[in-house]
Amino acid sequence: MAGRRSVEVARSTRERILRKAADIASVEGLGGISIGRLATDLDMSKSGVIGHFGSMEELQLATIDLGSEIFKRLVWDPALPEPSGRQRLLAVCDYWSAYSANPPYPGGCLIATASMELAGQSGPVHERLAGYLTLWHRTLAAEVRYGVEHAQLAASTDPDTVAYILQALTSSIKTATHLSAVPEAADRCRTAMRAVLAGDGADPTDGLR
Amino acid sequence: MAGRRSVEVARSTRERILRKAADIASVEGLGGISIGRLATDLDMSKSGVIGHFGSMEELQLATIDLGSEIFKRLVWDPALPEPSGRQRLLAVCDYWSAYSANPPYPGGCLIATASMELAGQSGPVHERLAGYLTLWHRTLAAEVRYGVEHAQLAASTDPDTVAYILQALTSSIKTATHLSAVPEAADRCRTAMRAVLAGDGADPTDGLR
DNA sequence: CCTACCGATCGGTAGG
DNA sequence: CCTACCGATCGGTAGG
Repeated sequence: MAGRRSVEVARSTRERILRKAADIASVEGLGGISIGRLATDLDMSKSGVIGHFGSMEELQLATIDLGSEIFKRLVWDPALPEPSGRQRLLAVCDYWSAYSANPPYPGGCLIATASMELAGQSGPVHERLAGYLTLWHRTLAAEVRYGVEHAQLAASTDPDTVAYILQALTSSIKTATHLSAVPEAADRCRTAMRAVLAGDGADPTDGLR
Repeated sequence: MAGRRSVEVARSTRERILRKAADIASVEGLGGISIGRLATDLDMSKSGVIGHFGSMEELQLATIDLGSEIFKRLVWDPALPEPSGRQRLLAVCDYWSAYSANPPYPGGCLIATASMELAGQSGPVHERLAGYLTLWHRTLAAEVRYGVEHAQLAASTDPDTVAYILQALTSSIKTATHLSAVPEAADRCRTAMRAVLAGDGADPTDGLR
């Protein structure tokens, strides 16, 4: 009825606000989000915007949550049908580099931008992001470990190092493409990722050359 | 005399302002710099701060210049005595990873932070940073090319890909250390870098595994 | 969800 | 280099 409908409307307004906040943050960082600007862009009042969250900090936390959900949906979920280990990792790399090269935000991956911005700061927003990134690193490392244990990757492979390398290669696509005049960054990333996961019995830290 | 002395004083004040601006930007990005905050931190008036630069944009440009100078002094200059090619690249990687793991700023490498922040934006500050990064990428790639031409690195090596990989590995030290609970990031970066430049005749994109 | 408002801070300038 | 000031915008609240 009326109550149900208004709850639904409120939820969709909240989502509209968060999508806009994520778009802004992808370009200028979470610090670029402002209540007044969101209100102007969305044709709302400032109190209408912040009323959904209570404070700027809560809005930033919700933006991080949305960014994490979108990342999971576009990079991890579609790779899940693949068998565990090397094959799943190869699929993750494909979806991940495609996501980074053609991001669902105007300014590139929101998580990558926020990571560099929040790395040196402290507080709840830092902690929230750190939780997601630590989880992702462990997910990747666990997948590598599975590959090693099932002889899909060389026994000398260090799961944490490979997870680190994959993360580094993807998060540099944004800066390389837009700042270092390296438009082919996404291709180079994919080449390097597949070399790391070549699985021809060589040690993964051979694959980078 | 008095004139000379005042010029010198002004220059040293300008440098104090820029050092502080660089420290702030390394933590919060160039957007975190504010004239009022610099004035408070340095016990000056706001007009005393901005008078040295004319505008916020000029202050940010000067901060980028300082960051580039510091990077060159700590990473490139000390590697120059090494012979061109693979040996010089190995030295660059040592200085670079040490600089990234133990940066001369409270918030990590200023250039890395500003790169992610400015990648999606446009304007003079973006252009200034892009110039430095493009130059650095070309410097690295040229050094790799020299190594290939002198049989220090495998003939199949792609200089641009190797330059991309080295840049990616170092710029992720900051986020991995502070957000992904990977305190050994600097070691992993160095391991991967040396693998890329192993020079044992294998293709560099073998080195990553 | 709105209007109307709060104190604080923003970049920048005038005048000295 | 300073004080004093400008209009604009910040996050947030009161009251409806």
